[in-house]
Amino acid sequence: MAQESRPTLATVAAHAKVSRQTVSNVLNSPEVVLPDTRERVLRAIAELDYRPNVVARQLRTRRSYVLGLRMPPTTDGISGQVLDRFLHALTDEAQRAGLRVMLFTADDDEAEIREYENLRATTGIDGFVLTATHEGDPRTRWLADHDVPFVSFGRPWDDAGTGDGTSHEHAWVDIDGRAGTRAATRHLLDAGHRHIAFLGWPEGSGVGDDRHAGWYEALADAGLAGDAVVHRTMDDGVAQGAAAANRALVRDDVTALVCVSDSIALGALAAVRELATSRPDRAPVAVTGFDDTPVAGAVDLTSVAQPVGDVAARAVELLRAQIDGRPDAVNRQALIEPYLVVRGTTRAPR
Amino acid sequence: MAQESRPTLATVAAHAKVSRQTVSNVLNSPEVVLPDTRERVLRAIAELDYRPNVVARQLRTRRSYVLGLRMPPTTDGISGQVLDRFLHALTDEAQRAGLRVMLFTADDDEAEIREYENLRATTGIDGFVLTATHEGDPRTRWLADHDVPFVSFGRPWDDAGTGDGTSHEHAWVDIDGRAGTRAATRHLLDAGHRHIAFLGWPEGSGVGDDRHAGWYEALADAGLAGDAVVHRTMDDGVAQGAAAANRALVRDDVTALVCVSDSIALGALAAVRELATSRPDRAPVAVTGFDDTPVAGAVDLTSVAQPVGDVAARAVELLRAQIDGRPDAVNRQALIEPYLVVRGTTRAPR
DNA sequence: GTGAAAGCGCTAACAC
DNA sequence: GTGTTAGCGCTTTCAC
Repeated sequence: MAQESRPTLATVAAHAKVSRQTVSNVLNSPEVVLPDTRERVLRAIAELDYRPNVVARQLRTRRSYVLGLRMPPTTDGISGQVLDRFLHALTDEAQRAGLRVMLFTADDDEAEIREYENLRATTGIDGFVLTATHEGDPRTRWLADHDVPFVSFGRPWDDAGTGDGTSHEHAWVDIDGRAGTRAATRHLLDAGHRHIAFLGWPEGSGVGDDRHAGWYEALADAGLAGDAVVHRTMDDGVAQGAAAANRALVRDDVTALVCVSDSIALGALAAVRELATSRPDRAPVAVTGFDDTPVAGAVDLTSVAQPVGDVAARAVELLRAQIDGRPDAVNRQALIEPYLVVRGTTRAPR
Repeated sequence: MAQESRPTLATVAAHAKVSRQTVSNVLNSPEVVLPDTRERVLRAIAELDYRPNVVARQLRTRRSYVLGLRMPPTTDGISGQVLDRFLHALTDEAQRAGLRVMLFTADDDEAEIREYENLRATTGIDGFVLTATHEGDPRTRWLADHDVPFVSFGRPWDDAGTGDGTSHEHAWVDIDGRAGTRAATRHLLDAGHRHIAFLGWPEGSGVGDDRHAGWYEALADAGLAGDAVVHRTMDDGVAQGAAAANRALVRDDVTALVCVSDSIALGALAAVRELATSRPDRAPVAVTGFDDTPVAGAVDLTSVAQPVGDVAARAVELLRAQIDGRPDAVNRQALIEPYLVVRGTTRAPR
């Protein structure tokens, strides 16, 4: 009812006794119109509760201020939660910056690219936010080749120099996973642990290797590299975490486990708990996770938290700069430091 | 680069040697144009890789086929996860039905309403999807009053008859929580449990009371109403779940706990585990949760799963019907039956 | 500084 | 059945 017939520029112009153009100017280049007229126009706008029709504007300017985001595939795992939190934050930050987020789905990278093409040809989407970049990701190349503004949550994982040599730079924001596990490991070292195992994913995943590196670095810095510590890899999942923990805990001197994810850590925790009942004599084993998912809080697990809010803010910034055509906005990136949330699983037992 | 200058209707028309209108007809009312011409036009469309500009169409038709959804506030709890899964499913279903989902944020219901107004006046959003309806929800009233198509995930919780008497109907889809806890309780009864406590939220939340009712019903059906069973209420959360479980387990005959949420169940599980070590003589206690969040799978917790995919499909259907102006689409609702996922916490111990 | 004219790409209405 | 005309609401260009 209320929207039966909204006022247009013409309505406002008539009301303020100026031309449509002047009203448009008041809105888009206020400095160009005399304070007096401007005042009058603004009053008319307020009185009529006029709001510009963004669709019409979009048709004219070819700018929508809408971002496209492929709904991250439902991992249904525990860690998939991080992307959901990111989406929350992104929506927030985008809105603050005058942008909107539009969702779409696609089954794989190729379908996603087809959808980019479709959305660009069809709607006026101004740019895209990618999540979960991985090695050999074809999406960034396509977007770069087609001059589409975009930013990825996740750095490019391809080895520079190897491959087809056509590597390209692009705007990205990522969490410094290495710094995260480094912090976790240092925390354990500070607490007196000397034999700290790492439970990780199989080698080859950029994210996993990055987190692994942080653990190794911290140990190396402490002069504990290599000799005394073990590390196992497997797929993500609670059961796998338990299995890996059991393998690591075969050695009696291992007193701490740095895990590549909260899922793994959850499994490790179960293994540790079992060990505590079966072998009460053994020293208590500390555990850290990664992602600080709600479960971590629930089971009192120390974990590395990803400040997705910061990631989202930077992502929006980088994207907005590209949309506005600000130069040198394309090749900018931000690596954001995660922080450790210390909980019960790494506190000394009473 | 590729999008430098996309073909328009006119391009296609020239190419196929017909008028723009005919091309438009081929796209929107194919049956009205001669097969021959249609063929020619379609060929031209394919050759030029023409795709209609939805913005222009939208300006003309006043239809965007875009749905607005307020990003559910980050509950950061374990159960908040359900809404995220719903969002995934909704995006999927919407896309399948030719609709898109656009996100926005708002701090509270009033802000959300302001955003409705803004989005309606400004962009061409066709309808909204609400989540987490609650008692005294002002949003549905506003939308209904303004003839805006919408559907809510969550039924209206206001008591019919009480209040201001201006109750209104609207399209909604919801999970039958009562059926869920009923199924969980029956499952436990079938397994031989006779004293089954319910761990719930404080009275007064529609969702919580609904789930409570299912548990009670199942017990009543079994002739076990009232006398032998306890039930406690508190806020949602793992710690609260543990506390409530401890209170319930004071009675030695209680052998099963039906929980209003996975968070509560997680706490209950911890309490049960503790009890098992401190009092090995006591009968093992079964536990069920609600929502079937990833944690449930991780800790092998039997839980009631919400088929959010079905919810999303029905929601899109109801919304699409309203947008298309199909009559009697406004007052339609769907109550969807959840299902029980049986896991270790309700299987007889070896 | 302000106004008039043109046009973004499309579809609704009406000729033919 | 097909083509022509008009216009959705806005901004860009160019007179004045």
